[in-house]
Amino acid sequence: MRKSREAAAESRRNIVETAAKLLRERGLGVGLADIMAAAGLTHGGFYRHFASKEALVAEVLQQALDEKAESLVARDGLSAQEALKAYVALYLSSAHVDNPGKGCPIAALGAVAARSEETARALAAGAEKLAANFAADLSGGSAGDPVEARRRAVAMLASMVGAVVVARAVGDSPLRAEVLDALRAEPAFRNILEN
Amino acid sequence: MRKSREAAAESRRNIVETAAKLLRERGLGVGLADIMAAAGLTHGGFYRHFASKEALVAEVLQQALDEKAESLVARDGLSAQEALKAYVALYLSSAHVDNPGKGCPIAALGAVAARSEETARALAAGAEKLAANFAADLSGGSAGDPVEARRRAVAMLASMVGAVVVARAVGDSPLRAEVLDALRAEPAFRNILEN
DNA sequence: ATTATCTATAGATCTATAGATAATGC
DNA sequence: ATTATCTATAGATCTATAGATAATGC
Repeated sequence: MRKSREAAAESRRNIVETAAKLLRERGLGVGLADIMAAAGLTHGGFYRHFASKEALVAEVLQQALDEKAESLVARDGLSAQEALKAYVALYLSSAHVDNPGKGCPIAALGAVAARSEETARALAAGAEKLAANFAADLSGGSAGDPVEARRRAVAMLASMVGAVVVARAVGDSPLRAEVLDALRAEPAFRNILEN
Repeated sequence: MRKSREAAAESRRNIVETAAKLLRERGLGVGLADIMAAAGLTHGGFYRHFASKEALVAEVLQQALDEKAESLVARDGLSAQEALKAYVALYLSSAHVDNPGKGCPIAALGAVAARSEETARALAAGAEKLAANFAADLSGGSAGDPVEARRRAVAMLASMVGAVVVARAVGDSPLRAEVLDALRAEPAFRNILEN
């Protein structure tokens, strides 16, 4: 039943990817057996890849946040302003609220994952990358003062996380859509979304 | 070992109050045995008071959110503006971030409690009361248009929840304080905090 | 020889229930 | 007689480990 070194690395990536989806969808309560089964493995094999469940959660958070931060970087064919606009538009969308499995790890797991040390470190590092890239995009755009751009970036990130947390918290009540609309209509967000 | 009807009602209140603290501090993972022990009872007695753990969580959310909403109502000796200012100042404080047990139920449990129906209903009803009272306080103050006051109230509530979720998520990193400062410095919040 | 995975299980939870006990309330 | 609480436990988890198996890699 043993697989090649490459196949084992692929198994590991598969576990992380599967866990990234399930953890954001169902929270930290998801068992390792469920994660491994969804990845097409048995739970006994888990510990050859990770030291503990917490180590897996930390790796999931780090990787997912790095991906999000990366999408804020200007690349060929996409300016800083455009990357920022796309990020905010997707973040403050019903699609994001309805699909936590692919969404923001802080909104899905921030309130619970901070309760243990290893995962809190991953969250802090990831949040800092997001804030830095967000601020860089804002600076490149209109805002002159980089200190003020940083402050606005941090405030906007927090507001966005809150909008998604609240929208998800209220189930299918009218507030679910209202909270997204309310934030999109704020001047700071309209500036970004309507350029 | 049986207690009087009054004492039993007091036991029930005691369970709800204890659960309100422990659930916000440690999340839904807290066991009924821990809650009952902290309330000075054994876990076997739980089911004479509540139909299930979920029923307790729903009651905790409803009661805690009602309390928060109530504190936004103008009362004798406290204007709407003053009640709002006190609420926002406490919400965006380090004390709130450091003491989830007494803090906002949405920030502490919103992301996880919405995953089951009974608790999602309690969250939705509580969030709606908060939004309504917040909007009323804003209307009474400066803002003329009640529709715009409502929109701003919802946006501010979401932003505040996000600030506390993010601050807690990043452990003891510099972002913990920065995110509170960043939001307090936003014009909408400065308007409320500096009057 | 090494190791990725599997089966099986130990040990520690957790929710919920059953039945006993003892005090209240009629 | 009723009932609030207790002790005890059933049944279902969950994390982590032990040992077997079979394929890789030297």
